[in-house]
Amino acid sequence: MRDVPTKVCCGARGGGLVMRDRYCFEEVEPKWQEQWEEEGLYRVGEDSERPKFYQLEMFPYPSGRIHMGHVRNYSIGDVMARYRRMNGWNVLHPMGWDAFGLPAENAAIKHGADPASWTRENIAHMGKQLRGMGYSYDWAREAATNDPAYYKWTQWLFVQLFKKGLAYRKSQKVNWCPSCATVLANEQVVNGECERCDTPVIRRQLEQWFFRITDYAERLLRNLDAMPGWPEHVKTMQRNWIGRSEGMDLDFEVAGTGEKLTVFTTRHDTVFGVTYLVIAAEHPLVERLIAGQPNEDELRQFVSDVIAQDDIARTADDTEKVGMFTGGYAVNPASGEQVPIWIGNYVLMDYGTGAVMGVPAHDHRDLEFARKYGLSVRAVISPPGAKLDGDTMECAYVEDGVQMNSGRFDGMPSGEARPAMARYFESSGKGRPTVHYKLRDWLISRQRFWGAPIPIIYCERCGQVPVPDVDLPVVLPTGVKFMPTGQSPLLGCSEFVNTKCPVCGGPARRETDTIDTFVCSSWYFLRYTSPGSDDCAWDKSKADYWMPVDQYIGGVEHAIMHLMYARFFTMVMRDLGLVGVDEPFKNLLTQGMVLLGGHKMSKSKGNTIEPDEIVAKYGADTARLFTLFASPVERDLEWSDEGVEGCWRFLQRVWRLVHRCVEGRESSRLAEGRVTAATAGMAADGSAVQRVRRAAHAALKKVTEDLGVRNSLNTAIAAIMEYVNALYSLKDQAFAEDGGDAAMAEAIDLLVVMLAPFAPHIAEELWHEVGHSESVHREPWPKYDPDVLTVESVEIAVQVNGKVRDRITVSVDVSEDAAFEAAMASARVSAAIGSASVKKTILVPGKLLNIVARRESP
RNA sequence: GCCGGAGUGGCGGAAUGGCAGACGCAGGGGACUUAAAAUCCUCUGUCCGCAAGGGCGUGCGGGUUCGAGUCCCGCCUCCGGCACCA
Repeated sequence: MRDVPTKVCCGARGGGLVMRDRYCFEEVEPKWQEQWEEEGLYRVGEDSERPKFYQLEMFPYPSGRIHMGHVRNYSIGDVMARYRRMNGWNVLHPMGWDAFGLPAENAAIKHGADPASWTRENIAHMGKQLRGMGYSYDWAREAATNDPAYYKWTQWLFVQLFKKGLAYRKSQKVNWCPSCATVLANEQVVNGECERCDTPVIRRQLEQWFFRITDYAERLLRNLDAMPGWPEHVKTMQRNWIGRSEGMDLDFEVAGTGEKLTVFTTRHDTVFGVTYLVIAAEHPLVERLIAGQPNEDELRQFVSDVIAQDDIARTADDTEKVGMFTGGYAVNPASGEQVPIWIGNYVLMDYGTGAVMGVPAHDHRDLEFARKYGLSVRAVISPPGAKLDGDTMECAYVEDGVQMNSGRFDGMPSGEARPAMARYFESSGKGRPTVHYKLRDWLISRQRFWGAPIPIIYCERCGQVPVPDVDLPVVLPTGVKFMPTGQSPLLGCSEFVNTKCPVCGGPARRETDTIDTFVCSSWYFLRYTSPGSDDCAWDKSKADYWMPVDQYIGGVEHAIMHLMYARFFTMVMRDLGLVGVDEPFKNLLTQGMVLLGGHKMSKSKGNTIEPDEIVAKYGADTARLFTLFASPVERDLEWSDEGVEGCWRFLQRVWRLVHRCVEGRESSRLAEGRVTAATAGMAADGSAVQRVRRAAHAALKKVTEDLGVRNSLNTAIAAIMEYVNALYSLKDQAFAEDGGDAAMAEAIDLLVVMLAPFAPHIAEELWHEVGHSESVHREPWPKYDPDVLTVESVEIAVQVNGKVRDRITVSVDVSEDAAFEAAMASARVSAAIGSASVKKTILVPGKLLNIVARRESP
């Protein structure tokens, strides 16, 4: 049982206009939730008559219970969905479950249960919690990624990628988390640690499945330029992650062997300044270069040290650059000069060509390295009006300048030398312009149980064979032992592994790795458009109707991984002709975190507030209202129990206001009153009726702009609060005037309608109590009446030299001269001017008059 | 180091270059009450002043402007992301 706050709960039920002490959310909220569900208030279908709006929030992992971050995320989305709906859009607002993943498996291991039922129970519980929040989802479209009916299509999509050559297997050094006992994608490694469990990641050479996202690097990057609906910081993060770098591959010849050693550089204009090359310890030439060297053993030791050190130490801030001379030399393709080839720990094999040219005069790192090992330094670009001396320079010169020591390019500005030298290299075949990306292919295979099996069959005769469509889904077997051993648990399940080749019918083995859960979440927004469809992943015509998602909302922690994978997937789907858009999310909003005591709420820190407790004590509307009001949506929100109380008090205040206005006025209010409300604009100047109407339409204008244009929910709520305050102070006076009932009826209607997107339950209850029979959530969003807001006179500030000295009331269209005259009548203004003479005046209509006065110089 | 974002009362936060501090919280005072809670009204940036009134105030220093929290230049601090990427 919940702990119900004091006082008698509710008064009479059934629409009677009985004044109640208190808004009884315990009764009202479930009542309307059931009612809405029953009448299918939030069900949607395609409708060519109305503009569509696809409102989506990132679906949750069913970890067991919803947390405040969910409440905030989904409350923001719900306000937007409701606002759009009331404005006549056909709104798709679905919810589902990102249900594969490690926690289910780990929980199952810990409790000896099975991940499927653990997940099922969590979904059931969290679904109940979300329903209790009153979110306007079309639950008929609910999807869960662990449902065979869903992952059938995840597997099918994998097969499509495989057939296009976008899914492939290769052996590579990959990131391995020893604690999770599985490989990780590059994106899942944060500071050398597993992003999930913070265990230091180790590198293992393994054969794994990859998606060729690098093929889409350029498109993923370019499209960002045409995505004004995304926050700049997210686009920047993606650009950095993609890491496009334009430059040249230059071929050096290994002296005496005729072998090519290619380096990548963005500064080919400094090539005459190369005094050494450095290659990665893993570089294929290492073996040939060091074999037979007098210090071969020492070199081998160094190489294996670097390879071992590499990953963990490399990410440390202050790892020292170390290197060793291989004994080999390379020929500079520009000058023909021979330079030593070194091995260095700071050169990465998996970026560029795994080899770099050392130009210490013009690169900070190279200079540090050269000074450390006594390598020569040669300046080839001089700064304007200065001379560089390679032997003595202490700081690399990295700017543009004029070429020197550069053969026939001497004297050229480096900006001109670059294209000239590029042409030279290209024509001589010693170099070519290239683009390299930091982005790596996406590693999608996992050695864990709780995921969609990769639908591939290995046949000795036919090789890798995709599972035919008719055999999908490849269902996860039950009763598997899945202790994390570092190998897929499915490996031990012979009924699963052993199968027949779909091509030749011969004996074959199934792939036992499962698919990264990020794959499942890369297309769920498409599945929502065709819930439950059995013969396709989604119906193209429906997807084309709904896509793209018009407003996507989620945490910024998904700025790179999820948001880039989903973009990649959508592009691939488009190339396959399965969907008509290139980009899935038109507008993106990244909401801030929920903090308690300055730190992100988290179970491990123990600083959480349970949504259930708040809902039990104050109701869902209060919980929603607080998370929306306490902070602008994009910024972090500091939890405050007092702030929650404030929102609760506000809703009670609304409740009392509406009841007091309705009490005993059955005859004069409602329809009759509303008709005359339209003519109440005639109300006498300064009357309470006029002020009520102004307050109503001013609030409506503000809330409309804040919701429709600015996504500024906290200020919209503030405007409603202000409006309620105004009604409290005006109502008695207004009721005493002619037309007061009508004006107040209109005012209360507008209040309830404006409140509906934020606090849907109390709004619905009040809406019915003031005499409406349809749902307030079917009510069209009202339009404010500009005529009500027009005023004849206005109070403006009078400034003297920028300082406010007085306020005067003038007509709205007052001339500057007339305003000045009125201002001069003020003793305070004339005192402020004193003996100075007025140089000029500036009138900002409706705001202020500034009088510029200067004392004559003596 | 590089790239973002942010610095405003006791606190969360408002302010298309135009009256800084809306709204909420916390706090003071009052009404109602036998009393308390709840509610309603009211005050609340800071300094000087009995008051009227005035001075000072949006991280710091400059600048543009009749007018700057807002625009420009140079810093400081905090938060987030990337970080040997050649």
